[in-house]
Amino acid sequence: MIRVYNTLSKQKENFQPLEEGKVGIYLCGPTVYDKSHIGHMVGPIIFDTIKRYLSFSGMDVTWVVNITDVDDKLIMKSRDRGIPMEAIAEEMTEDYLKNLAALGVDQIDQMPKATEHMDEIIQFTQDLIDKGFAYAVDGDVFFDVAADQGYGKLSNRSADAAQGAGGEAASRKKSASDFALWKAAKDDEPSWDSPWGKGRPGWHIECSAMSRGILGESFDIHGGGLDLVFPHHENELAQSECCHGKPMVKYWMHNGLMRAGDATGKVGGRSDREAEEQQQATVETKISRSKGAGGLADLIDTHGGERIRFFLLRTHYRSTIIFSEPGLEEAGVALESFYRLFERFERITGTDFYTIAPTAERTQGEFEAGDCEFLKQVADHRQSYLDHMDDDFNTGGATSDLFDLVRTINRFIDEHQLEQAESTEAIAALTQAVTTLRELSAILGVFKTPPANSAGGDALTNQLMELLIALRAEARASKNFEIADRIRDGLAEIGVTIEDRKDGTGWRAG
RNA sequence: GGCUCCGUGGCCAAGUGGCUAAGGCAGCGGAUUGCAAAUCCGCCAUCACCGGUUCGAAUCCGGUCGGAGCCUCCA
Repeated sequence: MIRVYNTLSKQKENFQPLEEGKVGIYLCGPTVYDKSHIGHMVGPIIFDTIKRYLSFSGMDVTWVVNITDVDDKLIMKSRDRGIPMEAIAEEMTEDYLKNLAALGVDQIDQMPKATEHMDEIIQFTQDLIDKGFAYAVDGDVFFDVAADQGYGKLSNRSADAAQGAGGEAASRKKSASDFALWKAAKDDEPSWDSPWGKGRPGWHIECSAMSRGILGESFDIHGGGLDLVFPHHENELAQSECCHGKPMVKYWMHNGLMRAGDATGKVGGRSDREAEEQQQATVETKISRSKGAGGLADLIDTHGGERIRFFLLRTHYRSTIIFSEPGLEEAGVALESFYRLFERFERITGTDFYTIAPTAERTQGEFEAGDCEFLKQVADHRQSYLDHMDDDFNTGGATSDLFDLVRTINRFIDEHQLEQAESTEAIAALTQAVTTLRELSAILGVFKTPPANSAGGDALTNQLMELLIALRAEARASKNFEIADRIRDGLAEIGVTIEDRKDGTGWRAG
């Protein structure tokens, strides 16, 4: 049974979709007024993984991520740069999609844009007015928080504690906590015709309208960053439930936010607190666009999407992730042991790991271990992995099972000396174990394709290396270790590592 | 001030009542190697602090200290 932490009930609940076997997920996506930063990728990566796991568990999942392409900040940006709002939205959406692709997020089914659903947004607003939950004033439309009995239940605050934005609209609101469903257009602002005059949607209404349009009045999972609980999701929930008179979402899921560590990555040390106090005060900062964080494209360039994805998935999605370059580097080192095993497997069996088809469903990947102690261990690791994932998508625990699996497989190869000896039976078991690793890692969305600079280079490099390795082998054969070591040390200086394995000599760059 | 959350080995990070507290990185010792690299084996924590509940707590309750988020745009 899959268990999910629900922000609404503040506890883990058994996951039971509204309709057996079908799951609807809505994740709040970006407002496309600027380039995305790494913090924006946490939600998409975890929900991409969640969808994979639910699909793997036999469910038919529809995952929606919205794009907010009309908003005050977008309008300001448009003025600053002197180009139309749509142009900015288009540019930033493209940037967002590119980043998602680089990080292996490819499970999204629909990405609706607010500007393409204006009719539904206006209709939704009208419905709320008709039902007495909203009122129009001078071209603005506000949600009447006082009319909603349940207001505040998601973020656990009373309506009057939830003081909304003051600003210039405050004078027209009945109550300070009322929020805008529709904003009257000023001057040359982008606008759409509505029953209340020209204007644009408020921040929350698009999600209520688009989720209803695609997933229905009630759906299973609504996700987003923890910072969206209030006011965004609280208001969405209020709009939808007042409009429909039934629960909007069964499980509200919120991912933790990311913070930036300092340059050394040493963050939050517990000893020598006094000595470090001074610098600690400035070490951790929230990552946000308004504070100028950025450079996601650079991060992807230098580290690669897989490393970033793996780094994020090693922490539970509800925890705060402290981002640091050294942390990413470490994730890269950890990934190496997987890549080496894949190469080792290919040398033994001739099968390219990346061509193995991942198992589509969890029951298909089960196997009979018989009296094979090795396969029993593999089955145990697989079960542990599934248990971790069942428990609120504990990807951090699940990755540790992957490492266990790698060690178990390497040990098996060593014990049976599979690199030298032929053993059909052992190789069959090995293949089964590696296929399991393929199955489980595919759920996390990693190891889909070989890493960028894996073994091998261009034709010329390969030929030169072959020659050098042959020369070194001759030197070693005649016990001329001075020459052999000069070759190896010289290569090390230019970043090439030589490995003398039992089955031959290999090399790798970097 | 109100509402949430967190504090596990040098660093990162699972575990939320009960076998010897996962896993990764770093380090140390060993096997292997001509020497290395890779791989394998072994070593390295009583869970911020204090008190309480319990046969039994890192895990529950209270307090103290420290840190974070939201309450204003934010994934």
